Amino acid sequence: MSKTKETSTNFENKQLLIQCCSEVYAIEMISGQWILSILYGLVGGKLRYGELRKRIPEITERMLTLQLRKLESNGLVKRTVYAEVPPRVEYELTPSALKLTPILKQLKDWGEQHKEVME
Amino acid sequence: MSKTKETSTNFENKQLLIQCCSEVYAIEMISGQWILSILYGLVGGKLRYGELRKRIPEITERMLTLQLRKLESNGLVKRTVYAEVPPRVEYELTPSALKLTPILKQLKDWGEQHKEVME
DNA sequence: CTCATTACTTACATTTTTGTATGTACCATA
DNA sequence: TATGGTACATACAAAAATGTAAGTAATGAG
Repeated sequence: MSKTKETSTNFENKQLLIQCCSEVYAIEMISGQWILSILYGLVGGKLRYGELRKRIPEITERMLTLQLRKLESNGLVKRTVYAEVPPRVEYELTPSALKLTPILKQLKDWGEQHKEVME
Repeated sequence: MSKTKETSTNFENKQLLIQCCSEVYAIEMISGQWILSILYGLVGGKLRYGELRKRIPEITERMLTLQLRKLESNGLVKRTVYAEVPPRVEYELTPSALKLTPILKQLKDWGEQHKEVME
């Protein structure tokens, strides 16, 4: 009982943190081993599942699916299923995700500067 | 043997990804449950360990220490130890971390907009 | 000698994330 | 009937992140 309670309290704290603090919220959305690779894969336009997989050779199907679902439920990626056989599913960035890309560019620039400072 | 090799390969892939891709590098630096809370805690100026802890009531000492070490080794926080008893240790943001804060602000703004889009 | 203060460290447990391997549904084609 | 292509799902395992609880070193105050 106390175990369960503590755990749920921790979880609630985390949720609270994510909700109340928009930076945390934003970073939650772009964190995850493969999220950025997928976002960058889709910057050029919509891609099918298999095409995306080819662009990120190291990713496993399981991880690609999981991360795409996360991106979809977070409103960064739109998923379109065509009722065909074999199935065809296309993924594309949402307008909101497109607005995020210049900020990622800045993060990238900062990262490069910071690397030099650090050497 | 094959286990070990695969594991080390995965790790090397991750390291490679972090090294070659500055966005990933940057996001690695700011990801972690408490990293942002700590950065924001220090935006106002240097703080002692105990003061920082008071500003982030939910954090445990272990986590605060771990994350501060990560921030320090990543060059985002400077740690100064005074040879006193009881010990006094002060933490402050590096110039590089200060340059990061406007980008975090943008992430925050994006997060807020995105929340509204999502509701 | 005992206690308080500060900034930790250490051992261990739990939770979350990521990886591996295999299976599935659909139907057209051979 | 068997095979192939596509986009997954599922069970299980390993690794990484986070949490809990307790201990430590140094020394000045009482």
